[in-house]
Amino acid sequence: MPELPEVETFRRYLLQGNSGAPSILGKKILNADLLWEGTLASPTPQEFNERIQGQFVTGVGRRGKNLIIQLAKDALIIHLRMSGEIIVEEKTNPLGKHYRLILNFTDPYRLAFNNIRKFGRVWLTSDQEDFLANLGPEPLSDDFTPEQFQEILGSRSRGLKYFLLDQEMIAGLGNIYTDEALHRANLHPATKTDSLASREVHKLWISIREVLLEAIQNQGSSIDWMYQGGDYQKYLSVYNLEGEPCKNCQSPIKRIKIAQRSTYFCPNCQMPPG
DNA sequence: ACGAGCGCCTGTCGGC
DNA sequence: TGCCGACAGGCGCTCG
Repeated sequence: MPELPEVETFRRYLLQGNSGAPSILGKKILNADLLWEGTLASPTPQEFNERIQGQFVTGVGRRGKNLIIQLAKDALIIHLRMSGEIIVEEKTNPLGKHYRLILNFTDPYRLAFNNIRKFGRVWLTSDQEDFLANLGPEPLSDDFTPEQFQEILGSRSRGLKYFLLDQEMIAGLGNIYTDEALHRANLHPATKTDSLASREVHKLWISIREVLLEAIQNQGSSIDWMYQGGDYQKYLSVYNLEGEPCKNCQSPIKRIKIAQRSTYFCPNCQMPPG
C-alpha cells in the first residue's frame, strides 16, 4: 500500500489527530503488546518492552517510507510495507484481527499497527541517523535539487523504473508514483538513467515532486480494499489503467512487468529508448 | 553493477 | 457454489 504520500498522511494523522482520534504528541507509553513477534526487527522483545515503557512521544516524522515516532530517548521506526496501517483509538475498542503491535498510552488511547500481510517491520533505536543513513535524498526537501538528481542519475546506468524504486537512489517512491512521474515526464520506464538530457532530468525532477505533492494533498491513493484513506486514485494517469485511453493522446495504456512489478505507461507519450 | 526470480503473508477477484 | 490461479502501494536475498 503505502508510498511516500500515504506514509505522510499517517504522519499527519498521528501528529494532528482527526475527528475520531487525538494527536499522540505528548502521550506517555504505558506498555507495548507485541501480537506477532516477527513485526519487531530489533531489539529483542524483552528489551523493546523494557525500553519503551514510560517514554513520551515528542514528535512524529517521516523519512522516505519510514514513519518515525520520536520518543524521549529513542525513535520508533515503522515501515508499513505492503499492507500496514496505523490506528489511534480507545483501548476499549475490540482488537482488530490483524493487529501486530499495540502501544498502550497512560490515557484511554492506544496506537495499533494493523498489518494484514505481516511484511511490515518496527525498529526501536537510539540512533535513527545511522539507521536511515543509506536512504537517498528526500524528494520534497529543499536540499533535493535538479543538479543533485542529475548527478545521481548520471552515476548509474540503470532502467529508470529500477532506479526510482531503489530507496538508496531516491527515497519514498513506489510502484504507483514511479509510473505516474515517468508518464508525466514522457519517459519510458526502461530508459537508462545515464542517457537523459538535462532537460529531461529537469522534467522528471519536477514531475516527481508534482505527483507527490498532489497525492499528499489528496491523502494518497486508495486503489482497493487495503487502504481507504485517500482520493488521489481519481487523478492517476496510468497506474492500474491498462487499456484505458491516455489522457494526453487517447492511446491505450499498456502494462508490462519490470522488477516483477506491473508497470503502466503510454506507448505513444513514453517512447521506448533507442 | 545490474536485473531477474523468489520468498515472505493474507486477502480479493475473475474464470471455469 | 467452490476451486484455482493471478494479483496486490515492499523489500531482502540470491544468482548469472
